Amino acid sequence: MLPRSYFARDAAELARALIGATLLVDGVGGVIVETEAYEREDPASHSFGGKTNRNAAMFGPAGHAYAYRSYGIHWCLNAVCGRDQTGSAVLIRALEPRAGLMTMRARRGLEDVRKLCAGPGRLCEALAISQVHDGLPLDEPPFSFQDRSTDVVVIAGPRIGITRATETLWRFGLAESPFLSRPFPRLG
DNA sequence: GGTATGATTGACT
DNA sequence: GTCAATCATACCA
Repeated sequence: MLPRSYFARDAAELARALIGATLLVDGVGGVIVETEAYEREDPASHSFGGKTNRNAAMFGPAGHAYAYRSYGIHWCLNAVCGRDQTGSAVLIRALEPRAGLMTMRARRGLEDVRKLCAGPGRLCEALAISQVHDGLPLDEPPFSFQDRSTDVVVIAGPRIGITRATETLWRFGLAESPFLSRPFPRLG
């Protein structure tokens, strides 16, 4: 189980480190295969404009959750990071489903394992993440993070769905994973 | 008070 | 490839 102090580092560094780690919520989840980094001095970040009611958790201590509603429909889960509560977080974008497959299938109304957690909104539906998780510590139930046990090949690319700072390569993924929300652009 | 926008997804041409 | 769903937030008057 990763302690909350593990999250007290730069967003891009944590986003890369979390690839291959295991995330469970109430025992349901899998291996993190895709993340994105967001920081205060980042025009694409929710924290860019300063602290508001919605992003308050981003400005709280590292190692806590920041959950927000996207497009009025979906939920997205972030791990708050950074060393001095400056508004950094890592968006968890995709999981390789490992635990609670039937529960996730039921919640998603879907059979295809590849699409069960392939996207921030999809994995939140599969893990039943919502408003109630906003601000909760990540090293206590219902959350559980476990470090990866083997080396992995991590690839980077531009973040998805943003209109600003699109040149920053702060999306990270597990190479060759079939569980990514979208493929990474080929290098070169 | 009104209106435009979005760290998305699923359905459809 | 395009587009609507749906609503909290942000921004302007």
